[in-house]
Amino acid sequence: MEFHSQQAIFLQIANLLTDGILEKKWAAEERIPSVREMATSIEVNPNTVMRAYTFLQDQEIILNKRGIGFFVATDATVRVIELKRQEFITQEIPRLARTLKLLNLSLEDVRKLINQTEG
Amino acid sequence: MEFHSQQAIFLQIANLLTDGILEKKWAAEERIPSVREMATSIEVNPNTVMRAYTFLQDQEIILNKRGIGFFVATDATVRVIELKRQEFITQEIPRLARTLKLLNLSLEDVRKLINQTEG
Amino acid sequence: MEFHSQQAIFLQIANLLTDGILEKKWAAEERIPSVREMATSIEVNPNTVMRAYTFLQDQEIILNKRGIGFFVATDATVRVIELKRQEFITQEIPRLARTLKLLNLSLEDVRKLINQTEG
Amino acid sequence: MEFHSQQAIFLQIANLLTDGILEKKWAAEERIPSVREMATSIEVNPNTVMRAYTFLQDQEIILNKRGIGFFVATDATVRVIELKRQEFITQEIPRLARTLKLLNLSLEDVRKLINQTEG
DNA sequence: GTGGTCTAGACCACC
DNA sequence: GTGGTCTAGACCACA
Repeated sequence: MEFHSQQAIFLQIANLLTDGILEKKWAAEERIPSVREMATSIEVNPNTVMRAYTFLQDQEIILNKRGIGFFVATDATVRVIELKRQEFITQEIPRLARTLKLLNLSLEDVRKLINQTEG
Repeated sequence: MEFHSQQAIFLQIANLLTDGILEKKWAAEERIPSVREMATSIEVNPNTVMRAYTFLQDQEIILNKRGIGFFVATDATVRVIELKRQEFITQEIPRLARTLKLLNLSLEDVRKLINQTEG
Repeated sequence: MEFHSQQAIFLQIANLLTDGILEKKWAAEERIPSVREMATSIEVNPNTVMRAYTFLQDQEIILNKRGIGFFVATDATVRVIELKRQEFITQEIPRLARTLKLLNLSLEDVRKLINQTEG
Repeated sequence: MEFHSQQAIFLQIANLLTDGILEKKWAAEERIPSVREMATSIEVNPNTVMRAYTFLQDQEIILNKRGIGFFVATDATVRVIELKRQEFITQEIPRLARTLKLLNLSLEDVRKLINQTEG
């Protein structure tokens, strides 16, 4: 597993999980890989995985059953979407608006750039 | 002056300057505030301001005349635009594409969100 | 059955039993539910129930008749009260004293809070 | 510095700080000892201190200025009192009420026990 | 100097 | 087996 260095690894792991939840890779109330399993599978220290899990647990996206493991919260999808949406609106949108203005680009230009990137 | 903790302060200062250049707050070849002036006015360690200036100097957006001060480069505007454009294409666009997909949003939704933010 | 995660589940089960004994839910020398019965009824691993039973057996609050089951000890009530009293004096009282001092509350305030909770 | 083993050390450190704030040991907006200073003074690993600080930062009781240190939040006292008060009401009071009932003790008995402990 | 992150490895209570 | 905590030590970006 490859990580980029711009963002803390534990946050990248957290995103891995939230994205997986949105993509229904893990259903609600389903058990996710144990800290140790995840750590070996992505070749990272268990402490780092633990930090990602704790981070998500604080946001009630996953929860822990003592001695059994971590589970996707019942309303995890809703929470994740709400969280990402908030981040998008408060951080991405203002930055985007500002950049478009500064660079004098239209949303049509953005559409083209996105297509180029994906193509 | 308030800084958010998500990004290095020296980068926030650099943005302050590049935005000012695009907004013609400082014209080409004009002198910008000295490191010390800037440091006291925004209440930041002079080393941090120096780092921002050096960062912009490396990209030839500002240049230093020894013993006199820092000046906006002749073609600063062009360079800034190019810099921001590169950042936009390599970082903003991929992130935007991914978020739109995950949250199932269209560019039309983005247009509305931008208008809401500005309105 | 819901457990909070702040305390070990086996201790929560033990409290369930001691409270039941004080409330005369099970009389002295009466048989309490088997480990398996208890485990299925409260949806917990049998090992965990066993640990709670062993814990109480060590304090001679319940006792085991091989092949028959666990029984409330003859003087269980006395022992439970003594146990809880000890815990109360050594743990609850010091914590209470400290909190009252920090929050600048009187015992009269405590009386009101208790009444509110119950009312 | 002595810690008891019933509670995680990082939580005991956090309490050390919140108690210190209530006792005006550190005023609002004042800098608290750096992670390393605290670590050496109480003879604990810096990571453990870091965890306590992060824990308090999450609750906006202390805040961090990049490269400078941690500072007591402006409204830290209010937050701490509210936090402790909530804990007291939701956790201590119900437990106390239950224990008093089970042990058939009055608040007058509690008063005596507190005095004995302190005396 | 400051915090922030990560690794490696250990020990523990608990299920 | 599970998570939870702690230590030791390292490296990094930043002020």
